Amino acid sequence: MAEPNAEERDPEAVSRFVEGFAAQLVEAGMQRMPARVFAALLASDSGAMTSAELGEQLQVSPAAVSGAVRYLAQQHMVSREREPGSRRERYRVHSNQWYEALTNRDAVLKRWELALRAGVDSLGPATPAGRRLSETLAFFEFVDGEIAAMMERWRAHRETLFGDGT
Amino acid sequence: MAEPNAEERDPEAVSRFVEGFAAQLVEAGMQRMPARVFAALLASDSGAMTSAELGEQLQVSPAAVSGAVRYLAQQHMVSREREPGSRRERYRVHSNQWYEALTNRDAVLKRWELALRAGVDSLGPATPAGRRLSETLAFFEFVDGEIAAMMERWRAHRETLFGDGT
DNA sequence: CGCTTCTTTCAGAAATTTGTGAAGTTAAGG
DNA sequence: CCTTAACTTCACAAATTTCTGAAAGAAGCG
Repeated sequence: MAEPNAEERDPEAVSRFVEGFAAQLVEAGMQRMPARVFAALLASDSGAMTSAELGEQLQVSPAAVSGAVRYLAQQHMVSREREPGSRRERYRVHSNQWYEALTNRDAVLKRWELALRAGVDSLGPATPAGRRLSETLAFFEFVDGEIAAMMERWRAHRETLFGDGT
Repeated sequence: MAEPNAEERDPEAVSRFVEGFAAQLVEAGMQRMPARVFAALLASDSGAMTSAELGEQLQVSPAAVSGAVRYLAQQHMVSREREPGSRRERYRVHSNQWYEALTNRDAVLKRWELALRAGVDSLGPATPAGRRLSETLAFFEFVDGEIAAMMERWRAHRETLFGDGT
């Protein structure tokens, strides 16, 4: 490991992390470009980058950045800021926001639950298959409830780790 | 909704559920064919199907089934059984096993943590980016711990819902 | 042992996804 | 208003992924 220095960022080290972490996100099902953009933002010091900066860091066209950012914003994983002076836009990860968003896979769970309910209904609650689906559904409903509580505990735990992070 | 009857399964209703649920899984990042196979197994009465049955239900070649099943087995989402008599193989979802497996996205978390640690290390723990990555890392470590506890609570909760399901 | 039945592997065709360049749109600043 | 700097959209080319058919590989059964 190189000696990390707060003064100078080694672009290569940054890039290694960005591409490596993005690759993991991709393997978990995220699209490549959003993953790379997100990783780049995570690895930036300010937590925010312009479209141009992202394009240069990742060696991609403005169009690609635009598409990726649109996706990330929809998922609430980044927010857009207009800097007052210019029509230049900055994309930002809020330290917390982002894993809150990751938890917003709630939405995914909700859709799964919907599909399962339809299945139970049409296959019949009393059939073996219906019972299996019911149990699966019950599991997701349970998880839904637990996640909220877990995030609450995380916030508390976070305090003890990092002090009051506004 | 048709009147579900324990005696006769409506193939169309089954198919509707299978394709619908699979679509949701796909949208969440799962590959199409594994998702369809998995959904088909979930919707089967016995919880197990042969390659031929899966092929017919899903209208795909044996090769496609083979590939999907290999993937699902690696993810511990199905298990393979050889029925003693024949060289025919059956693929099964254990009612519990499957969401336990879904929780095995632990493995995913672990890899994320690894990548994040590398990032903290090479960018420097004292840099702003390093601190952001550290916090993210701490979050995942926290979640890791919570998940085990949550599954414990689920098992207990499950008892209260379904009684003792061996 | 060889036949038969099932599964797996593999090369390639088809479909889908992904990223680009170029034109289009919006809004700041003169 | 007009110019200009940015972002976005769109059609298309390239790369990747996905599924198939065919051939090869196991394993029961006669």
